Amino acid sequence: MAMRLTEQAYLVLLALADQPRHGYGVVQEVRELSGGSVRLGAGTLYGVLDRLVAAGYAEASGEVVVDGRLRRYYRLTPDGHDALTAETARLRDLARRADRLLGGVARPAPGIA
Amino acid sequence: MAMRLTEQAYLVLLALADQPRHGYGVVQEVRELSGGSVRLGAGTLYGVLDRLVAAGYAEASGEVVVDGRLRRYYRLTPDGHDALTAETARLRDLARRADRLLGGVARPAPGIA
DNA sequence: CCCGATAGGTCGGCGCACGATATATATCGT
DNA sequence: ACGATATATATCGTGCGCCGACCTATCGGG
Repeated sequence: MAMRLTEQAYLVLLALADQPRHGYGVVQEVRELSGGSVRLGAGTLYGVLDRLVAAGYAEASGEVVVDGRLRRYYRLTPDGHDALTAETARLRDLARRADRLLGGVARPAPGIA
Repeated sequence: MAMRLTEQAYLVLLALADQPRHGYGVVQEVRELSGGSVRLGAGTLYGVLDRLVAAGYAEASGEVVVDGRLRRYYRLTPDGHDALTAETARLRDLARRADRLLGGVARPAPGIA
């Protein structure tokens, strides 16, 4: 498996991290998580979701009817959680490197190389 | 302008952050910056580079012949530096949120909300 | 009664990523 | 001497993901 995680896919995984959510809920959570900058369209959402399910990172978690409207829930699989953790670590490292490159005035670095 | 930065485009910008580099040098720096996980192919590189130049984020910086081989250098523009800074901040925030979601067992958080 | 929000989903276009390919020189191993 | 690998540029075709447009349906408010 080991699919390549795009940022959208990553955000969807992240939205499912704390609790199962239905499609529309994922869209809202991603919007919040990204500080409002990433607004998932329907096409993006279901495409990403299908790929995540195919990769074994997410799975359907049941359907509930609330106020006459169907809610189809998705949850993270253990593999999905692993992928999310790994990708988060990668992101954290990258952000740290970038901060060092931008903030640091390129000091000679005698000890670390 | 304000083009949408893909991860590849972001990494190229980041590779140009500390000093101008030629195409092949960018490929190598991106590989290092990403911990070896992102290997830019030729097609990706020049596509990204063209888009960055078109967006005003990078520009050609001169050509040098070393060992009979031409090196075409690119450098960051002020706009490119701004975009890089902004995108880095966005990434840092995202990584922080993700860490909180994954590591934190959802503590009530009395002070911060 | 219509509109916006909530909730599900499909479809087609567009743009980006990426490998394949081409060209050319220098180096290193055999 | 030769082929492989690394350096260095660039183009092209394809595949796939992103995203808006669109469709159906329910509920609440104006």
